Amino acid sequence: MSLPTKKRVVIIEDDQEIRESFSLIVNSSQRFAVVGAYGNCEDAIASLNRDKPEIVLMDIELPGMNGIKGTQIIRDKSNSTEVIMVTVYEDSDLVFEALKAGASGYITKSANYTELLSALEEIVRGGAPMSSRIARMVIDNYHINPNSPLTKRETTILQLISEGKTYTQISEELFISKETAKTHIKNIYSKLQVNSKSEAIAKANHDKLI
Amino acid sequence: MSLPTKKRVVIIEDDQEIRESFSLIVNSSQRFAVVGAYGNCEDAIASLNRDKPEIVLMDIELPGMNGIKGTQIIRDKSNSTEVIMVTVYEDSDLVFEALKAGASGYITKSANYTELLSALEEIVRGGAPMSSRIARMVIDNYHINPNSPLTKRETTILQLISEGKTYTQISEELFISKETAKTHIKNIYSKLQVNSKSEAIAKANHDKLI
DNA sequence: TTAATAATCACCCAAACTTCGGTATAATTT
DNA sequence: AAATTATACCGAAGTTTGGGTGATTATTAA
Repeated sequence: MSLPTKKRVVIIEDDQEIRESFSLIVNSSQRFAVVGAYGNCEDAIASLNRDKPEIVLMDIELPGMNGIKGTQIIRDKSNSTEVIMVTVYEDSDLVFEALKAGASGYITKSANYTELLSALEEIVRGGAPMSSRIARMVIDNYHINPNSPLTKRETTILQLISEGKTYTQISEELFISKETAKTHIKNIYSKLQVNSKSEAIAKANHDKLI
Repeated sequence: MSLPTKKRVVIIEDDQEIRESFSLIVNSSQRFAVVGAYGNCEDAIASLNRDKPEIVLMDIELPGMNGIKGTQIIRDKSNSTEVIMVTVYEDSDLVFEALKAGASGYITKSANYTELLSALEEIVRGGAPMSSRIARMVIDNYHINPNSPLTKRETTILQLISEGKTYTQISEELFISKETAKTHIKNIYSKLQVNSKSEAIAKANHDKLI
């Protein structure tokens, strides 16, 4: 019988030392093989069709195109390729940008032999490797802000607005008059300092009010 | 010197056998102590001020109030209490509802001795314990749907709509006429089968189009 | 390489909806 | 008692939406 095919891994990392060290670690495994190691996204993307990686280990800070943009492009060109961000930063905004760009994991550069390989294994198993801190960041991102300036009723109405309901629909759903709904919405706008439904939704999402 | 104070744990689980088994496991640890074990949320909430739990292990399916609603109320009354959902289901919608309700972890009932205790340890460390499958669900929830029916331009415009921009602002930002923006938006509405900005945002978020 | 299709841009009009600026009362909470 | 919350109404001004029409520029397929 033949050995199971090794998963094809591409490494994008501008620091040559780290790149080579990661390559050694990945290649040391029976389950993975580095099919490309690049110092920037541009080169990696140019070789994408030849490399056909199942997994990409991606640095964020890179000369030229950064890792977020690179992730976006790679995922756009090859949807089945899974990207794991490997970075020194655990900065909140960067994490979410990377996830939105299509990353499926987020580990730090301090990752040792075991951590790196188990992240790869985790991806293959259909999981999403990430550090405790990142996991918590991601989970907390779902939590509603307990310091909302809105009253219970206003929050309910904002919720309905975010579901795309009109004044009339809101008033019907809550058994209040259209004018009352209007008043509540005016108060919401004034508290959030916005002046349209969409702006209110944007602010509500950003500040986790709903 | 005195021993470090044990973390106060409350268990809410209607199956008496599981409840007692979990209690034994938690109490076996030097770091945790079960201060209350209930078969429903109502009783647990009534005793909340006396129990003052740092951590709640919460079942989802419960007689009376379900675990999602219970989580909401507990988090509302005691914001510093961390809730870990313990359930047989890994159903996508339930997971996200639980997270939105304020849960910080999500493990399955099949959790053994080690898994349960390490989930508790993880919470104390400020992490967010969850299974591979859940982690992946959560991460995938950030990913944009590659099968969007919208063109690139339409997606850009939908993005601006979701940021609360008006027709005028969108046209200025993209250097196109207001009428053109309007045309794009009409096309977006027709593709998404909606007829207002807020509805489009709701659909876009739900279907991960932006 | 042409033909067809998709994407982007632009304008008009009328109807509908939303927003802003007021005013006001009852119920609840502090 | 005072403050907050939830309820309700009016009218004017502004924005959005629906239904058309049509042109120019990619992009794709035959």
